[in-house]
Amino acid sequence: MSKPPTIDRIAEYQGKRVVIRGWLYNKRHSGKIWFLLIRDGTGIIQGTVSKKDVDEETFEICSRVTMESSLQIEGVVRRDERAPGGYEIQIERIEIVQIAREYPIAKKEHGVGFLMAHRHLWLRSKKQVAIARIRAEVVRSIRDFFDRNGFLLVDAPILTPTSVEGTTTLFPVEYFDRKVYLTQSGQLYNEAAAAAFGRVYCFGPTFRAEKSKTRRHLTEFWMVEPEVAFIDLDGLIELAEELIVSIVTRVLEERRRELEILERDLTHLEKVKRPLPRISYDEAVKLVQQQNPDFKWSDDFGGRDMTIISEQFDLPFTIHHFPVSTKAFYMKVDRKRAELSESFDCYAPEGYGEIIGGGMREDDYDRLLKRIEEEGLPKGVYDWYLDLRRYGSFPHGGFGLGLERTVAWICGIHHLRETIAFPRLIDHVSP
RNA sequence: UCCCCGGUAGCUCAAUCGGCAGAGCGGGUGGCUGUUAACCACUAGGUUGCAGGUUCAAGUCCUGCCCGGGGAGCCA
Repeated sequence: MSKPPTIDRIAEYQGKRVVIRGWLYNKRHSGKIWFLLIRDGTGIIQGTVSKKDVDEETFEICSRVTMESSLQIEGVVRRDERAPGGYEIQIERIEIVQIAREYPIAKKEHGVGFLMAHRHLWLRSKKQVAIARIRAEVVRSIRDFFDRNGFLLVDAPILTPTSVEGTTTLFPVEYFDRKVYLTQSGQLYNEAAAAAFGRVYCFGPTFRAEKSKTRRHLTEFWMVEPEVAFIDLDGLIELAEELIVSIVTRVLEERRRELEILERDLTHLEKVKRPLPRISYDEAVKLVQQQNPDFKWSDDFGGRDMTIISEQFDLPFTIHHFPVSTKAFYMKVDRKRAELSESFDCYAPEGYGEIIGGGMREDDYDRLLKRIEEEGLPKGVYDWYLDLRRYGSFPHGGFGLGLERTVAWICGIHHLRETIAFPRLIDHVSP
């Protein structure tokens, strides 16, 4: 398929006549010369229209055309230091597709509420385009990483009969004459797939009906979840670290321009190489207790505690061996210290918080059954899950990486809502 | 679910002690042959979130409601 000229590759067309289809990003004029800034989704380029070079109608179109009008321009690409980006198009012909009505989003600052209400238009702005491209690059690098390392993509169902972890709130869905739920994790299914294929991963949307109202939460978000047979906790953490390094390296290689548009400080990202720091829950508790004496062993880290810990690191870091009481029923109990689980979380630096949660899965039938009973979970729905421990049980584990949190950290974006095209929040489902 | 902050022009905000509702941007008109969120001049634009109350007088004070933002818990 031959590609038409696009603005990101405009340098290849220097001295040549091109046709660009797109939208008017901005315009300026100075008497007898117009500067039209045109965007086509791949970039923005300045077009010049001189009164002496074009017919009267073309020149007149410039004064009529409004911001975000759709149009087609034809002209010759020239190198010019005065143009933003170093190239411009000397326009000879303009064809209007549609004159846009007064565009709601101005070139000045806007409040978040207003922008969220106009998310469908906000997506056109420079920063939002850059974030979307980085997100796509992160997705691509994740898929490449697993595909290269012998993992099979086995996607888990979206509609599930019950909770994976029993605790978190689920979105109910009418399913013919019964009720099912939107998935909150593909993990249990991944474990079945791991027994069939060895190394697997799923990558799709997940849903949490938690009434969280913070910049770190969406009700609908994307998660990649690998699950590996015959691995141990060390191997699992190593896999998580390699994944993080691989994502960051790829974005630095392929999306440097977008990171610059976002004014991301690259020194933080360029340091992301193995070995990455790891500390045990025991050690983390000691750190926290220095500044928060009320913190008890077996507590989960709150926002303030997490800040205390993360100030110690300027790289992504791992905390491992959490108390059994803080983790889900399926986490494997440490055979040497029964109060600990073989679990770990990875945190992004710079205050971005948890991006990965995972661990080894309980592979002993009796222990798992006991945990299900202890948690008061309905035993019937886990029959098939227990089967995995009846028929060739095997040491295995996995983790989930939150896509939006990872993208927010890499982009240096404050709020998760900008890392997905159409975010779903507790009080926001439109557009 | 709880705590905090806010709602004034299309947008972002100002309005002193309760005393004539304003600016910038955006829109419109005109000017300028190299602009960079261009600039300059003129111009139009208001149920001050809603309902009630206090007062000679309410954007401002009081009560209730609605909407938005930020944070906590929980988590990726």
